Amino acid sequence: MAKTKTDMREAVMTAARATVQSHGYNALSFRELAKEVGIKSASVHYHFPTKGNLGAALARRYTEEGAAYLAELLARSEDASWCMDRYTEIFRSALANDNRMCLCGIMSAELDDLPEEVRAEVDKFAAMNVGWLAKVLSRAKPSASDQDLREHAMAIFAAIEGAQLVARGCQDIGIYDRTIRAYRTTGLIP
Amino acid sequence: MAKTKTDMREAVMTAARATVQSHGYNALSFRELAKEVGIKSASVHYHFPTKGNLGAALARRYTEEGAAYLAELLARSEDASWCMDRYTEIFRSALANDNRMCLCGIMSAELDDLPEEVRAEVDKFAAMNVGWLAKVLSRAKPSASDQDLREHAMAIFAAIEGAQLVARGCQDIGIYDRTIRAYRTTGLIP
DNA sequence: CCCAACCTATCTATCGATAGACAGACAAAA
DNA sequence: TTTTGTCTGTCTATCGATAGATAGGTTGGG
Repeated sequence: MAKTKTDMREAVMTAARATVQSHGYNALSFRELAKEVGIKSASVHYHFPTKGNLGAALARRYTEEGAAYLAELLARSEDASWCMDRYTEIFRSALANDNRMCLCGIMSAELDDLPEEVRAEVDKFAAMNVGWLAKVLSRAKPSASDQDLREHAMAIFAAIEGAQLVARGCQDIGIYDRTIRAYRTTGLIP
Repeated sequence: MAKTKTDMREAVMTAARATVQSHGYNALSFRELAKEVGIKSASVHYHFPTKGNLGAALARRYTEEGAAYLAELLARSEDASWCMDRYTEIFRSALANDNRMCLCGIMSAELDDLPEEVRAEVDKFAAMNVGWLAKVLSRAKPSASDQDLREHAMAIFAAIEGAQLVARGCQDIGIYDRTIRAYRTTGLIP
């Protein structure tokens, strides 16, 4: 069973995603990527004409997969607290997995080096997360205005990204755990 | 009035700091840096033998200056809320100034590409901030344990770094403002 | 036979780093 | 005072590595 074009695209994207989450968009190299999946760099260009194209595809896929998983959570339980536990666990597992970061979080830090097409996808990821969080929050406080819900949701998203960033910087996942706990204690996270 | 060795070191560090806060450590180039301060890249190596040496010097200086400013705040007012206002304003002004980030925040995202000497300085910056925040918090809740204070302090630090990261990613300083406001509403920030 | 998928080979640009030269400052020796 | 020697800061030139990207050739399954 030979590799189809789609298979190869998938393999490249998987390897690329791991690299970006560990080392950032700038560290993404066509040569290294090619070596990892067993082809040559020119062939990677065959699948993804430019680096910006690859980066945008990565971010888009990342957002899509995240959205699918989150939708599943939302369908499975009415409990806001349970949903938030699963949510914080997503970011935790990235750290636990070789000190990786949220793909869009690490890309945000490299914003000025990103092609416009990648930047747009980073924005979409944030918007998707805020939208989901606002939905979860609306269950916990049904009386709040949409405006308030969105602001609260944005605050939670930013706080979690920050906890991940700082914990990663200190190479100490315990920092993430304690910080999330403090978020719950103060009531930022329901 | 000719430039002294110290003057040149200062000029290089100033330019380098601006570059890192805007584009990250990886984007720091001896050639670009040299061009900005009007010398050649070899001369930059005269002042800073290696890139790691320069990066570590930058982060150390950044922490020192920050610590000095924060100490001044602590001496000027007993009011925790006022101190926190000034604190969040520091990170806000970085964003307002050409969408820059906290030097150590952006370096945290590039952690795997940092020489060990730079990594150590990034850790120190976080520790310094948490220490100061814990001191401010101890004024607002004198009965809390040191352990609780430090965890709360870490949560605030991470949340603010995250707000900056996300606002930068969306290129919208309003996101930072609204997020900080939400932090206060929930009581995360006193 | 064709064309999708991959290849070889190469281009230009940039990176951090080093070697070695040179001009000016300055201090000690004559 | 003049000369001599050393130190400082910068320069030019270059190294090997690596980056993204491209042109054009090879190959194998439908």
